[in-house]
Amino acid sequence: MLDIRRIRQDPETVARLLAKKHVEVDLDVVQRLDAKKREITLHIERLKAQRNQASEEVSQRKKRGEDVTGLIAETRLVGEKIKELEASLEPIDQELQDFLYTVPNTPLPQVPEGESADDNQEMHRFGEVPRFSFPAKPHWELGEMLEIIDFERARKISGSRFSLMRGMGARLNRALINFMLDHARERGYQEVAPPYLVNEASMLGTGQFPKFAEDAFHVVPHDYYLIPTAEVPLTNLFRDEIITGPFPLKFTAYTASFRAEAGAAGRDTRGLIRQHQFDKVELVRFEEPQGSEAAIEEMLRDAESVLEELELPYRTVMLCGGDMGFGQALTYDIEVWMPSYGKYVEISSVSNMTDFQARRANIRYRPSGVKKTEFVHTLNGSALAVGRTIAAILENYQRPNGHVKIPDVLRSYLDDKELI
RNA sequence: GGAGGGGUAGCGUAAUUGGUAACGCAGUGGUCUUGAAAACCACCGCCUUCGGGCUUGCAGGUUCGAGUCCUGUCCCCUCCGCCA
Repeated sequence: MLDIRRIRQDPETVARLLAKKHVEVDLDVVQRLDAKKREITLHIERLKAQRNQASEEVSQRKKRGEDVTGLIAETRLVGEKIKELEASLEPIDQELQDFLYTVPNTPLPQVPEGESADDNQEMHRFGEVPRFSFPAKPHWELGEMLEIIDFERARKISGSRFSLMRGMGARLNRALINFMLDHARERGYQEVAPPYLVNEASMLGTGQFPKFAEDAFHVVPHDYYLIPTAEVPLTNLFRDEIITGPFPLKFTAYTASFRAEAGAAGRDTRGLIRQHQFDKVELVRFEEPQGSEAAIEEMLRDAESVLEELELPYRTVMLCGGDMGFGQALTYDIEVWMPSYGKYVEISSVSNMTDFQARRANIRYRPSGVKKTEFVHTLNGSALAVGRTIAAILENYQRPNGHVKIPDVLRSYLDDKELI
């Protein structure tokens, strides 16, 4: 959520920044509602002051045994007027609130102009793209041949866009989770095992709601939502709290993630790339505002180094305005080389949300030496998406006979085995 | 799921027939001190257009006025049932 005062004071700048995200927002509506709200609120508060004073007087005069029927009747009218005004304020406030919840975050100045992924700015590359002297296979074929991934049975058990892993596949999955969690812990992130089902307030706090409700799985009779990412429970750790630091506060969690993938019909239908359920190790940080720009660089390195240790080729891009998400102020995508796609595929997204989520979720801190509270900055990033990492390992490490070499760094998690 | 009890500042506790949220501890600043402790003083929920407004889990209702009365709801505890 944007600071209403920013819109009030400088709507042109806000509109220009949102235009960079290729979003058009009618800020006149916001300003009109805001002005109306403030006018009515002022009026209500004056009447309340009057009523509070009158009530106090009733109390005093009653103690002295005086007659107060006239004063009470008079004050009743003030109360009725307050009720009237509050009734008129309610729909205005609701409309303003609803509107503000749908306005995206503004991008930081360094975000490149552009409207699609084609306009993203490449930052750097790592590793050599493998060249195979034999016909390389896509990971879904390798996975089925090696009997470590079973798409058909997952379809029977659940439906399309589900998969299951067996034997060395399941072990590789678990090895990656452990490796990634250990890696994050070594870098100072506290491990968390959060709930997978969250309430509506949590989804609103991180920005999934109200705009992207159709992407979430809703557990209807109980009114819970399956988390689309561990970012949701982790960022909501401190919802409605004033945190005392010391900053940065860094957390990591392995969770399954659930996405309806509405609007992705027909895309990435084969393999592990786009599933309704996938495993992911997530990083979340809470920072003082002045620390968030350095923090995202550090966090990017935290994620990139996972791929470097796995010796998987990747490139890092800074997303252009038009390709960025709703709540992000700055986003780096890390894309791993996927031979079956013949291109780099997103495996991690690292973002600075600035104070956007903190305002929605009301997460504040007290800057040292200052009495007033301020909103923290939140950041999040995947380190990494496990299914896509498995796909990348299978494809990049495949041998002519269909077997797959296990990356060195995972061997200790897999009884020192060398091959799958 | 059922029955009972409870939710007041970080923690622990108050508040007359409904009368406008109090106290202790902890914390912060200061005085004193070589320094510290102790003692003493002040501050010690949120917002504010600085007039004031809001705040007893949350949302409503009754009332001039609600921690207190009423309705709904969430959470916690105890017991029972069920359950990995």
